[in-house]
Amino acid sequence: MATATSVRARVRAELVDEIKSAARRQLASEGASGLSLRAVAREVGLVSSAVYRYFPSRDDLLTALIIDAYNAVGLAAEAADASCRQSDIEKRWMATCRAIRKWSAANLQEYGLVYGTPVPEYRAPEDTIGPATRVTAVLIGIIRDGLELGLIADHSGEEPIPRVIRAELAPVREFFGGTVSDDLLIRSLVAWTHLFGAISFELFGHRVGTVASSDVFFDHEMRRIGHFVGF
Amino acid sequence: MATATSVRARVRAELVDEIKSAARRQLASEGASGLSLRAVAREVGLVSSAVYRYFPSRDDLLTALIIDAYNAVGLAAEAADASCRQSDIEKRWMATCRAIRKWSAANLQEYGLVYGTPVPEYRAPEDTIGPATRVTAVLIGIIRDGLELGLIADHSGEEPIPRVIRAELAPVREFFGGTVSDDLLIRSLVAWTHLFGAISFELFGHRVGTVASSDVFFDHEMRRIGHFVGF
DNA sequence: TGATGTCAAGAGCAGTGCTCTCGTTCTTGT
DNA sequence: ACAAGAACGAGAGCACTGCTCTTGACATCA
Repeated sequence: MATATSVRARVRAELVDEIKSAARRQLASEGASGLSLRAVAREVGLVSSAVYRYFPSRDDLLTALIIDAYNAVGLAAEAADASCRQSDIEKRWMATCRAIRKWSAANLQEYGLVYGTPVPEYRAPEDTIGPATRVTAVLIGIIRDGLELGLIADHSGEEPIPRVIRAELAPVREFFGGTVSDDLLIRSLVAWTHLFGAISFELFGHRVGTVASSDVFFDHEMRRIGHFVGF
Repeated sequence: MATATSVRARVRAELVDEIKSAARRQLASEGASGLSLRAVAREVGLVSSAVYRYFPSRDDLLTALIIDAYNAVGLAAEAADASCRQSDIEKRWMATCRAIRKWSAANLQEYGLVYGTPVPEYRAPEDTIGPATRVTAVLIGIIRDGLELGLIADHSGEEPIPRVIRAELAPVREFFGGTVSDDLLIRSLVAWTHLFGAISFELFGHRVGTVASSDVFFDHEMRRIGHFVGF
């Protein structure tokens, strides 16, 4: 019977969620390397071998957390972007930046899991690439809207772009769809890179002694980058 | 006797180096989390407990590797900078960027150790902050020289900087020594942040599907950032 | 009802960081 | 020159890890 099956399935899904929650808590307090499957099992009230019924290995559990993290930060970005008037490009950019930084600071270890040091030999499964592109899709959407609305000055750049670089930008141009100048593609790439570079530098402690990690400074920095892009 | 002392001291120093080399090899192939003190001991031909005569804990061994990594990347940056004519500011910037990227790509795990996800509860010892500032000192030196030689346009920015942000920039201004506009401080910070943001994005695999990781594109990107700063 | 599959539990294996103890060797102060 | 003591390598052992395999209880389906 379908209901009987779904009962089992629901119980199972709940237990999977419970395991992931416990793992997330451990991740936050101990870091990725300190995440112990046995400790997770203890917290859930299971014996270690039972957890293997739900996650075939520790890596798979981590992969599940990675996917969740990508989705969480993507969702935060999408929500922030959607809360602004579509035509207010700069506000959308700023709101998205703030949302991503806020999520990252609140979920430091999860952020490190996806944007930090990769584990050697670990190949990102197919399931991760979808959620991974959500946040970039938001940023591209903002720039594309700004372009369509004529709110971004797409001066084709004072200096010509070498052919080789033009070719390498092809996949990025693909994302944008329409006709975009090479320099705007590069400026977009710079903005995207800088957003996460600044967050990583701040959260990973590489700015201690230089500039305090404050909302107002982050705002100013990102606004500056936004102007660089053309907002 | 002094020579007798130096004999065992030298043996000890050699063994310390040997342990660090083996650890570095393991780090490169297994990653930070997979670095096993016992495996290192085996490779050196020691029993695990003997290694504790040289490094009081696994964390201390990792800290030693971190310090070495900071010094290595700092040295690479200094050498690249010094190989250029002092007045050729842009060339110095580009050479430094390339050297840092080259070292990072060749020592991916060591790069991740210092610029990647930090371990929770791990406090960076005093010994690390000195080597950590070497590379930033190079970048600041380039900008300061450019400023003194009048090669960097330090237009004080179209928009005024809020007082709060001015205050937060005080430590950065300290580094520069002379009188620098707020906006140049921020542009410098952006350049520094972006250099490592771009390297991290590339090496950590966040640019797959967007732009190929090639020397020529990196060059273009960094030159673009250099122009943004004012080179 | 009986067969099938799912599940939790337990034992066990190989590996880890780290501590302690044990002889041995080298260094140093007298 | 000799004894005190520090430094050293080895080994055993503890508590922990990821993971596998087997066992027995329960639920689902034919």
